[in-house]
Amino acid sequence: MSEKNVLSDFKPDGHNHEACIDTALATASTVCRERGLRLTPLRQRVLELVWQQHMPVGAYDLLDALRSDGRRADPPTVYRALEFLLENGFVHRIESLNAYVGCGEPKHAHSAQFLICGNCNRVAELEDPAISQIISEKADGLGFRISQQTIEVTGLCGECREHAPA
Amino acid sequence: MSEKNVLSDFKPDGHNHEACIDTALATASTVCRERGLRLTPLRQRVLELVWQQHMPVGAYDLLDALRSDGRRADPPTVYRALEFLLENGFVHRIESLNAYVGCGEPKHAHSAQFLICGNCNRVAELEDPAISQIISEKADGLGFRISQQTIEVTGLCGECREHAPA
DNA sequence: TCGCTGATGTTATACTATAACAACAAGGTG
DNA sequence: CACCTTGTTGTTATAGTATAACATCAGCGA
Repeated sequence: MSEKNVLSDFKPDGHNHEACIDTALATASTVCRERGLRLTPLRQRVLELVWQQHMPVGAYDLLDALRSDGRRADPPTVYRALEFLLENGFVHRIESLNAYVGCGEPKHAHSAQFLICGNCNRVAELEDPAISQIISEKADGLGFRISQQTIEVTGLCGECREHAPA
Repeated sequence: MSEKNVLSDFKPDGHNHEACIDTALATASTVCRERGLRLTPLRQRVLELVWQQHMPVGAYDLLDALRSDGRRADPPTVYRALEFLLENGFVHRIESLNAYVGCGEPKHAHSAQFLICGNCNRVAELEDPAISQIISEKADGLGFRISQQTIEVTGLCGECREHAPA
């Protein structure tokens, strides 16, 4: 039961990361086709860059990467691509880091929770109804109508906890 | 029971806001005396400015306000004051807004949750153990050791929901 | 072909935050 | 009192994040 609500766990160093990227791009392609969205080469490339690691990446890092591609790029280029990817659920924004991370489950809208390791910077994405629901209940009790939940938890992932104890 | 975990509810327009400010400043003064912290005039003034409304305020708004006082001020002035106030629990930072809000209960460290009205911008601060605990449990289950929780919920407060329905 | 729409290019600027060093104030110690 | 230490504030400069505004271009349907 413990894994059921984990959309994306902390990935070990040795995992097949090419597969992660491929899956993310394939899913995005499928979803865009289904919804009539245009996954342009730029948007696809930015999504691929976001998925280069399982950790949040800053907009200006993406910008540098686009320039490394040889492409002329300025801030609006990457921010507009991110806007598209955010709106359609392909990436999430980590507010506490001003950074962006690939979404582990872009096929449906969801309220996610993030565990962010302060040591290795990797991120796990949860979609735990119990968390969302209790927050919704408390908000309801105060007459508050929720439109968005931002839940970001920082700390140490299991691996880093072992290597950097106490 | 519904009010028990609310450190600071949405304040109606007509409330005695002078009392809010006075209480916040008096509490800060007491806490600083107890802990051997120096609540300098600058820090006290920044805290007072943060408490001018029950909504998050940006660092540069505080900077402008300090300048309106006739004080010479530059960004580090306000950021250092905020750093002191944050470290010692007198204000909270709202990550999703890059803004700061007075803490409703600075006498003890706590993990707070914020409800942020997107219409009137007012903020309610909760300290709900049920929310903290369920997140802690889920994190524990993944081997994650929490150091900080950022929980910011945006939506419409009860009052705005009535006036701007649907 | 024309005109519409959405995407991208391009320039400029706004907003948020910190680094680094100087000056100063207060308290302790010789 | 002189001196030093520590913490706070002053000051200049710069880093980092994001958007406004307008130009251009590509694709598609009338």
